[in-house]
Amino acid sequence: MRPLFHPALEDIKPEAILYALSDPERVAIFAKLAGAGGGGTCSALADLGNRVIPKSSLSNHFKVLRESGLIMSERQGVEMRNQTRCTELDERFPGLIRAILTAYGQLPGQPKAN
Amino acid sequence: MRPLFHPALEDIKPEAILYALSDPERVAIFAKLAGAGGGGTCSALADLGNRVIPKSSLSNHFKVLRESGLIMSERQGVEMRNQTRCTELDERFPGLIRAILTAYGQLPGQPKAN
DNA sequence: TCAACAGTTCCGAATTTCGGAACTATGGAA
DNA sequence: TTCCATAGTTCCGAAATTCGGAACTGTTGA
Repeated sequence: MRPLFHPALEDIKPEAILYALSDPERVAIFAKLAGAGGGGTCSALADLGNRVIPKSSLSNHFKVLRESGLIMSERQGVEMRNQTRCTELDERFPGLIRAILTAYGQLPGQPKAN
Repeated sequence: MRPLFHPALEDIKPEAILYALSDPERVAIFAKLAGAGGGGTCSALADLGNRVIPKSSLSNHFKVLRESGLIMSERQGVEMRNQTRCTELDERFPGLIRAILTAYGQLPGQPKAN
């Protein structure tokens, strides 16, 4: 297993962010992670209610989120702890993440807009 | 040529917006249109400096922008007049478009962030 | 040493994107 | 009218991407 790649803050590309968050499943995962404060594991974040996401797809979702710069993942024992990079991101792209989550109606503790 | 489809405001999906704007070429076109006030034609918006975009790709870009709800297109004589739906969009997804254009450093009259 | 678990990688099938060539619609000129 | 030029769309095959099952890797606990 090669080490996980995380882009440096200044290397994060807006197109990668938008692409990553143009998939509702990934948004749901990311929003859940943003809401859940601490680091959720992959499988804990996987339950989106409506569908069983195959492990490999899930792994790929996390990879896309990670490599776009949206999350940080770190192995801790047998599982993976994930956390958002929201604070950093907001410095680089002010208001972006919040506006996106709001658009999806996924901002923690907010009524669904969609 | 079938008539052009434009989604109603309430049918616009955030995922479609993000997907459409996850392509730098489309962003460049959209930003140019947003900057250029009035309705630019397809070919007028096509010149992004760095690359000759094939007509068919260009047509497809406009289709993606149109069907995601980002722009309105209307035939006027031999050409196509396009305009952004920024005002409507900002009502439905407050701050979203601006945050995205800012992230790309494409907000009219702003230094490049990327 | 082994089994179980969390997640990754591999790889073939299905889907999507890209772009050249042919086509369509409109307006102006002869 | 007919013909031509212009602006854009559609078609369709090739290339690239995505999806997901199966096999694999790394870690912990028995």
